[in-house]
Amino acid sequence: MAMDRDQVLRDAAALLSRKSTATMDEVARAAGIGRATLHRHFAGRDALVRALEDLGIREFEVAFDNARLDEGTAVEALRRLVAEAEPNAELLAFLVTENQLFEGDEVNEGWARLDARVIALFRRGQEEGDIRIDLSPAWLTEALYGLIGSCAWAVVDGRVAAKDFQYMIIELLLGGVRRSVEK
Amino acid sequence: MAMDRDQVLRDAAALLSRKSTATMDEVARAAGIGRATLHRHFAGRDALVRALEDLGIREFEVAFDNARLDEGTAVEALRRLVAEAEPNAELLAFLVTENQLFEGDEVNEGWARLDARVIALFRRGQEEGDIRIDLSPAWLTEALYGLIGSCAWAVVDGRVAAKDFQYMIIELLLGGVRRSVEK
DNA sequence: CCCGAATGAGACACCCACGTCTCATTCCTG
DNA sequence: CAGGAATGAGACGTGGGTGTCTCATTCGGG
Repeated sequence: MAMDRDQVLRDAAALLSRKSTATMDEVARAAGIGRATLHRHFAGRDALVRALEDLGIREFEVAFDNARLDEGTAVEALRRLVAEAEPNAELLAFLVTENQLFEGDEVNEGWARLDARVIALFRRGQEEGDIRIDLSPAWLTEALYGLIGSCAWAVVDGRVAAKDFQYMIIELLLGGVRRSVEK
Repeated sequence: MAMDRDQVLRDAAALLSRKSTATMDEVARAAGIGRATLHRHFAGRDALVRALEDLGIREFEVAFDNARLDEGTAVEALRRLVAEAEPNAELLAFLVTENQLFEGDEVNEGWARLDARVIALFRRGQEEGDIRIDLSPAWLTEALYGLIGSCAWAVVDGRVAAKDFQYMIIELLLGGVRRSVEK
């Protein structure tokens, strides 16, 4: 039964996150199905990537919901956000680099929705005095994505321990590298 | 005459940094030469990417030299480093994502040399008390690359003003997003 | 148990980019 | 100015991945 289109998608995500040039045949094999069946689910490679994009956006919308970005201070929300994002960090890294390719061809509007939520979070933090105002929310959003992606790769490559994922990102993002003088 | 093999390389870098899937034909056109001539300079696409890798490594080694990573405090050196890296930020972004593809096939050892220098810088900062010790130098190095790459993309996409490049990276990296309480 | 739907394996043609080659033209040098 | 080297344009064959199709097999529901 066509039950596990979603499972196929997740297997594809797992593979493509690590090897973005994987063949349709490799994707099919990774998902434990035949190439023909893969094509029955997704018209072509492009459609597969788009579906992956949708999956990623869905996942992150759920993650954002779970992180309750509106509750507590922005800093607290940010901590929750990173924690919720961790399971899909690799997928994010894949999609971000993949998106560089979609030159003009209408980018999925889901990204704009997600961006808006993160930007709003940073802006709220700025208004409440928790976050510095000399760094634009748009840049902070980009930087957040970048750090999550970088850390995901670093974990895959063994340069960062998986258990340190959240700590490394959050601590760097919140406090920077400089050692506080007065603390 | 084969005068501008280096110029060809830079044109290729400029194009491939933005469109990593560009055709050899597009690369040639971007460099203002014929595809045949391009092949006379670089045996194939692979050789081109390798040459680009060498170029990037060379550029960054020069940048690191100019940044005088051993002088002054680590924080000062970091500022100089980001400033020196700016002209080649896009190239770095391209090479970093491209490197994800070179699965096992011996990665250029130049990266290890560069990494070692940055890691040494962070370690020096930690020993001198300027940089916090709860974030590993390896991660800080990855994060630095990630932020440079992210900011380069953000500039290309118009989400960050080019003139803010250094400031955005350095300020975020040094101080984080949190607004100092006592400042 | 039987029948239909879904699947896997493979064959097949297609397309695009690659790499090679040729040839006329341009450019530099002597 | 003449000759040789380098170049650009294009033709050509090739390979690898894609997308479609067929057919035998398996699976699941009636």
